[in-house]
Parts: sequence; structure tokens; C-alpha cells
Amino acid sequence: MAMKHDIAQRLSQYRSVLYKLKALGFVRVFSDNLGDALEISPALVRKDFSTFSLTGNKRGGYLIMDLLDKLNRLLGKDKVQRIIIVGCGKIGQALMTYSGFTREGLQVVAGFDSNASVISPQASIPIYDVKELKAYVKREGIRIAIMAVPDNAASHTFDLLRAAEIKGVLNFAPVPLKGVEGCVVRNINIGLELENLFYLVRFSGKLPPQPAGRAA
Amino acid sequence: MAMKHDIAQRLSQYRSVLYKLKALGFVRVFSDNLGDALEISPALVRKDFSTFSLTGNKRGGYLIMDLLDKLNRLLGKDKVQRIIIVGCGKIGQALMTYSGFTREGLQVVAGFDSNASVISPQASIPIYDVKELKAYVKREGIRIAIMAVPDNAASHTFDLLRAAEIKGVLNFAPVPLKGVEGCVVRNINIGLELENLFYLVRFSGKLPPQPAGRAA
DNA sequence: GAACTGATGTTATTTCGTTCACAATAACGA
DNA sequence: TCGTTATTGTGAACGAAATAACATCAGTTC
Ligand SMILES: NC(=O)c1ccc[n+]([C@@H]2O[C@H](COP(=O)([O-])OP(=O)(O)OC[C@H]3O[C@@H](n4cnc5c(N)ncnc54)[C@H](O)[C@@H]3O)[C@@H](O)[C@H]2O)c1
Ligand SMILES: NC(=O)c1ccc[n+]([C@@H]2O[C@H](COP(=O)([O-])OP(=O)(O)OC[C@H]3O[C@@H](n4cnc5c(N)ncnc54)[C@H](O)[C@@H]3O)[C@@H](O)[C@H]2O)c1
Repeated sequence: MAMKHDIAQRLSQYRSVLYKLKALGFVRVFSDNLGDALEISPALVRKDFSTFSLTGNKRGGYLIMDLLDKLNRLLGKDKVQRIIIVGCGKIGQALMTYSGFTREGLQVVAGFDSNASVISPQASIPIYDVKELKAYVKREGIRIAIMAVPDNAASHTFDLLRAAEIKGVLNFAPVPLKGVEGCVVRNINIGLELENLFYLVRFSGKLPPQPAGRAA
Repeated sequence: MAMKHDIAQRLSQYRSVLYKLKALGFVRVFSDNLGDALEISPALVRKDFSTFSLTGNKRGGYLIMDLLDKLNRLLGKDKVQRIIIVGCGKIGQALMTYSGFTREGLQVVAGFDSNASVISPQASIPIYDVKELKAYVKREGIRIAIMAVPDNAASHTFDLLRAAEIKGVLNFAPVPLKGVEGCVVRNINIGLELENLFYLVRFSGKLPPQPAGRAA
């Protein structure tokens, strides 16, 4: 049940760092460098690479170009990755017009909403009625969706996405969607992150958990 | 170096579930119920509670009210938790007007920006010039900030926040801010989450990592 | 009120991700 | 050419976090 999030996340981070190094004119990189950049041990870098058969040169480290090629293939970055956004409100709109995705090879190809005043099929990134979701997804072969509908619509919208056979959902509603066979869900819960920050700040340094107090 | 994020995150999740159960009229709850809700084992629920001396009744489970009281105290939810937002663009504005924070006891008390046309000190949630950041933070005793400035301003803005002795930052820029003594950073990287989703979807079921291929 | 039941609280065990340690080996210099 | 050196690649060791196991005890029943 416990999935290996972390290594995939690191793969993307390696990729990101490698692009920066390449832009700076570097050709080779060592596991130490990458370890420093991600604040992990060099050993873990090498182990990750080993896991995916990303090989380097026994003395001269890794060739950045070569690594990037392989990582891009591994992460599916050799083609543009298309996504849709369901719920084009404040968050949804912000994401639709976010230019940062392009850099990452991600492309928002359409939005969907239930509010007629938001729908605009002629826009450069069209927004369609959510009723057309299923047909669109099937026709275009979309696999990943961002969900940014109000909390009370989250569960229903998730059902729609599943019916459209969406394979992965990035959910912004603070509603824990139970994971389902055939559809991976990742939740972005900003409130939770903030609470967590408050907690970490409150107890930074001091010992948070009483070590299971033993009565005298 | 490995910090115990996870347990604090679960604490908040317990709290969230408990509120829902309370709203449904429940009075008691068992570790099984909470385990189901968070998709973790009941043993872990009990262990977490034990760690924080959250005790129940040997047979009748836990009293929801009682648990909530203790959790709220533990998470600092007995008072409103004030935050500021630096960078009031698309994401920043969305967060400023987000009503969901109130439910969580979080309050955005001010925004800061460098763009004069955005500044509006008279608004219900005032937006000040970022130059006033340090004075405001010190005067009001703010500890947590959300950072939603453009990528190229992220590092500089982070320095400002540190100079203002902010204790925790929720960073939306896809720029890895190196953690610093005295200031906890948590990064929200939506592009990374999407990449991760694509990865998980690509390899769901199939074995992603070649098990370190042994030559025949 | 004694035996039973069902859930907690805590100790033991397992699992899993990370780090350590080092053998293998390609580049470099003399 | 041959030794030296720097770095990879990976099996073993380690540690933390999750699960399992179980002893303990509050209710409940007869
Ligand atoms: N705004 C924030 O800063 C913020 C922060 C954290 C979490 N969230 C969460 O993100 C989600 C969206 O927030 P928002 O502020 O963008 O809300 P919003 O109200 O601005 O936008 C919601 C959009 O969804 C559309 N919608 C409603 N029902 C729908 C349905 N059944 N199918 C398709 N579209 C539907 C609405 O027409 C609207 O355009 C919410 O769950 C919210 O809790 C928002
Ligand atoms: N918009 C999105 O959907 C989205 C998604 C993921 C990540 N992000 C990241 O979030 C950050 C903000 O994105 P956005 O779309 O809201 O950008 P934006 O350009 O809409 O807003 C940025 C705001 O920051 C202000 N600003 C610029 N320099 C500043 C400084 N030095 N001090 C204070 N304020 C300053 C600008 O005036 C502007 O109001 C970026 O780093 C972006 O990469 C955005």
C-alpha cells in the first residue's frame, strides 16, 4: 500500500537541477553535487541512479546531457504532457494561465466548469461545460486532471473523472478522496501544510512528544 | 536531518475527521474508525495518540470532544493563527480571499507586494509595500508567511523574510530554498506533483525499477 | 459480583528507506 | 606502461516508522 513517491519526486528534482547546471555550461556532474543540491547524501543519488540503470563513468561522474536524455525518457518528458482542469474558479484560473508549466513540458489543454458564465470554448485554452468532460477525455486521450472545484462538489466531480477513465488526479479540495484502483490521487492541502508549519515552528528545537510519560 | 513531518500532518488529519464525525452527531470514536478514515492501521492511530498522551477509555474508545480539545491545544488552534502573504499576484490573491482558511482557524492578516498598483492598505485585508514587511512582522509578531512571488524574486524575498525573523515559510515558487537554522520552509511545487502523477500513472501496476539487472 | 468482552496502551517485530563501506574501474600522470 | 587517484555501483548495516502482538483494564452480562 505504501507507494514509492519519493524516488520519483527526486527524479524530477535531479532533472531540474541538471537543467540549471547545463545552462551554466557544465558538462559533467558528480553524485556529490546532486546530493548537495537536493540536500541528500551522495550515496542516495547513486542508489537512485542505480535503481533506474542510469549509469555514469567510473571516474568522471555523469554526463549531464546523457542523464537528462534518460531522465526525460523515464519521466515521459519526450512528449508534451497534457492536462485538463476541472473547476475554473480562482485556483483553476490561476493554474490555467500559469506560464511555468510550459517549461516543465506540461500543457493545460482545456478547462471544464458547470457555471455557464465561465464557459468559453473559443478561448486559447477553451473552457467547456463539464458535461462534455467524458467525451473530451476519451477523444483526446487525457490521463491527468487537476480538480479545483468547491469542496462540496469534490466527491461528485471525482466520480465524473473516474467515469471518464482519468488515470490520475491532482486534488485541491481539502477533502480526502479515497484512493481507487486504476486512478491515482494526490492531494494538495494548503491549510494542512500551514498547520504543519505552525506545528514545526512551535516545536522546533524543543521536544514535541513527551516520551510516553512514565509515572514516578 | 530527517524530520518528523508525518505525525504532525496526521494530527491535523485526525482533527479534521473528528470535526466531521462530531458534526454527524457522534460522541465516541475508535482507533479503527480513524484508521479507516486516514487509510492507516488502527495501531498507528493508537501509537500516535500514545506519543502525545492523548488517552481514551479502555473500552469505549475516545471521546471526540475531549480529543478535539487536546488536539486543538497541541496544534495551537486555541487561538487564531495569523499569516501574511508576500506576492499578491494570481496565486497570492486566490489565497488571500480563500474562505476555507477561516474554518481552519487560519487568518490572512495582510499581504505585501512590490507593485504599487497592487498595494491597497485600506482593503479589508490590507496589502502593503513589501518595504514595510519587516516592521509589520515585528510589530504584529507574525511567525508564518506564504511566499508567492515570481521565481526570480524568490531567493531575495526569502532573505527579507529571514531578516524579519519569520519562523516558517510556505513557498510556492518552484525554487528549492535551502533550509536555514531558525526558519522552516515547506515547498508547494505543483509542477513536481503533476510530474509525479504522470510517473505513478505510467508505472502503476508494472514494475518501475529494473531490479538492478543481473547479467545472464 | 464473577466471568467475559472489546478496546486501549505499549512492547516487540517487521519493513523499508537511507547511509556506510568498499571493491571495481576509468582517467590521469609520471 | 604502470601505479595512483577519484568516483562509481552495490551489498551490508543501520535506523526510523509502521505493523503486529498482547497484556491490561473498563464496562457488560448473567
Ligand atoms: N482559492 C484558494 O486559495 C484555495 C486554497 C486552498 C484550497 N482551495 C480549494 O480549491 C477548490 C477551488 O477553490 P476556488 O477558490 O478556486 O473556488 P471557486 O469557487 O473560485 O471556483 C470553483 C469553480 O468550480 C466551478 N464548479 C462548481 N461546481 C462544479 C462542478 N460540479 N463541476 C465543475 N465545476 C464546478 C465553479 O463554477 C467555479 O468556477 C476548493 O475546494 C477550495 O477549497 C482553494
Ligand atoms: N499561478 C500559478 O498557477 C502557479 C502555479 C504554481 C506555482 N506558481 C508560482 O507561484 C509564484 C507566483 O505565481 P503567480 O502566478 O501568482 O505570479 P504573479 O506574477 O501573478 O504574481 C507575483 C506577484 O508578486 C509581486 N512581486 C514581484 N516581485 C516582488 C518582490 N520582490 N516582492 C514582493 N512582491 C513581488 C508581483 O507584483 C505580483 O503581484 C511563482 O513563483 C510561480 O512560479 C504559480
